Amino acid sequence: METAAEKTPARWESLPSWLLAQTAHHAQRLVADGFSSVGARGYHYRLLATLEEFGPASQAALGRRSGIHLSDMVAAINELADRKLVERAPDPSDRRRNVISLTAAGGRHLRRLEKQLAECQDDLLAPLSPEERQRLTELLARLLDHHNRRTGTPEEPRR
Amino acid sequence: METAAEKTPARWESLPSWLLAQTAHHAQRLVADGFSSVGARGYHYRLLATLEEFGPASQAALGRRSGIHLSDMVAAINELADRKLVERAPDPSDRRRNVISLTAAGGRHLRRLEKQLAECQDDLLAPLSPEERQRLTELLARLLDHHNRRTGTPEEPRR
DNA sequence: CCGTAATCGTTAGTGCCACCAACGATTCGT
DNA sequence: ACGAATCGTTGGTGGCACTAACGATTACGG
Repeated sequence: METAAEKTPARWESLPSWLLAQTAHHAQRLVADGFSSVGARGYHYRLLATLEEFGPASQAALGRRSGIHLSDMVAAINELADRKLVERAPDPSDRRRNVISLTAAGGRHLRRLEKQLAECQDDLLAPLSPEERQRLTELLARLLDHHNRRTGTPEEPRR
Repeated sequence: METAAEKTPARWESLPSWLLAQTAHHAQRLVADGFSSVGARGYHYRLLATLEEFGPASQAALGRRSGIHLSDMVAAINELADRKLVERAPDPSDRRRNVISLTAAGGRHLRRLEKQLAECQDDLLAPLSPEERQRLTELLARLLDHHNRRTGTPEEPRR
């Protein structure tokens, strides 16, 4: 009897921080599922997109631009390099560096990921009208901008 | 020279899923910091609040109501019980169960946490006007509701 | 030109969060 | 009475973001 009565009875359910956490969780699940259906991870997309936008770069620069910790770059690049989506070559002008560059296959893969990603955004925002989607995005962007300023943006750690 | 030029130049920054993830991350940091300043964790609040709202319950029921996995309840209850915020007693009518109940100190602690939490929400939403806060909350609630229905709400796993 | 400092790639380990698997003990349903 | 289900508990997994440390290499100031 009490099995069915244990609904969702609590008062923190309408707290903005809770709503953000839960919706973000759903969003991340949607995106991760979408990516994994083509055998990729979220950070794969970020890396490939950054490479396409900025061209070849060292692992460190690439990591900074795409918001991935240096310590996690090795494995990430390995995964992409194993699938020939990316090329790792020593930099002749600085032997500390590896230069990572996008392959043709990597570019094609990126386009597939972008398509997937767009579908996920649509699933995510399904219950909202176009105007509402716009409004939500704008509000979130303002929040994010505010807090990024307050706590030193992740892309520019400390100068 | 390029050190300063590595701004935040990427195109996924305005994706709803990304904005959600980032803002949720900030929110979680704010809340966790706020709680830890009074020596608590987020799930402590959820447990204490659920206890106050529903009264004493078994660990399993408590976990379901507050959205905490059964496997994680032992440690969580231990932490609260060690600080006398909660009492663990065997249920005489069902010897499988422990009955968890809120102590007076637990109630006082809960009030402190609620105050903290309210401040955090305010910090989180600082850049938004009251109407905008309302709007954001409502949009997020609709999103969450939609996806909770789609994927079986976390509170009612499978009947 | 040389030593100190900084950067790069890499490995290993931490902390948090949510989850699954398994188990002994107990109780429920029939 | 017996099999199925529930409860508390332990231990382990996986994703994510981060710190610490280290060898190799390069840059810089005196």
